[in-house]
Amino acid sequence: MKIATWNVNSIRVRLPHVLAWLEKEVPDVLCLQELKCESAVFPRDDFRELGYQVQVAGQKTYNGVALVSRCDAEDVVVGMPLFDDVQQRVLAATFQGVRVISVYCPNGESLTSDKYTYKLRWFDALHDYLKSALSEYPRLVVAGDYNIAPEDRDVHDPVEWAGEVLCSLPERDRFKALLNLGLVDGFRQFPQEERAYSWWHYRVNAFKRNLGLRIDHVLASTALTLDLRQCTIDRAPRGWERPSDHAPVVAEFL
DNA sequence: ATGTCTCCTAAGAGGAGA
Repeated sequence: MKIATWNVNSIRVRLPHVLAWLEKEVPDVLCLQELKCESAVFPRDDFRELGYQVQVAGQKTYNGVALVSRCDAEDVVVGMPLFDDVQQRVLAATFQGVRVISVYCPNGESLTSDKYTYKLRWFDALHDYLKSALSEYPRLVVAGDYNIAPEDRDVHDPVEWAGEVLCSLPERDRFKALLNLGLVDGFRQFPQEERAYSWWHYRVNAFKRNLGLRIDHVLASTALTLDLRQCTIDRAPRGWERPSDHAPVVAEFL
């Protein structure tokens, strides 16, 4: 089972990229983030023509997550039931016995921003939500844009980014707390090239110079990690014309 | 180095968010 995640930064703008990528990579489930469109106007028909079903939690202008799949989605849950939030950032469903959650974690803006305190509160809520999800679904994947670079090796210039948003200690502690629940960073289960990132700023030719961060992650429960065969970042779409600033992350399970 | 991209409001640029 091939499960991928991709922050597309507007599904309407990125639709040709996403469709082309689906045809090429043929994942079983694709978690999408930053749709920036309401559920009612999500381009479902284009996906249906490729044989994909779509579950959407969208909203106008900001945020928005989806689950695109070749098989039926069961037990679809929008958001975190115990965390009231107008921002659409979480969507869960079960595919062939595997629980998959698409997450678009808050960016935080800066350490002094109200958005940063919201980010930390949001991660505390995610921690509790995933704790209960793990007890209900031992075979669990949580994939998305975490907006956290877990370690210095996930940052192109750890000195420049030290203590900044996406890299700060409170954020990294929250990420570790998720792993402590019994989740595994799929990417780090395998030998990887150095300087492997999933996001590059649009500015300063960041992609060509590989000035990036690894902030998109596929976390898997320990039980499911036994079946994990590969986890890679597909840099190719980031080099296409008018790209998202994020690259897809792909995990292959038995 | 306020640099790039997307979307909104509202009628032309400018702000928000990332």
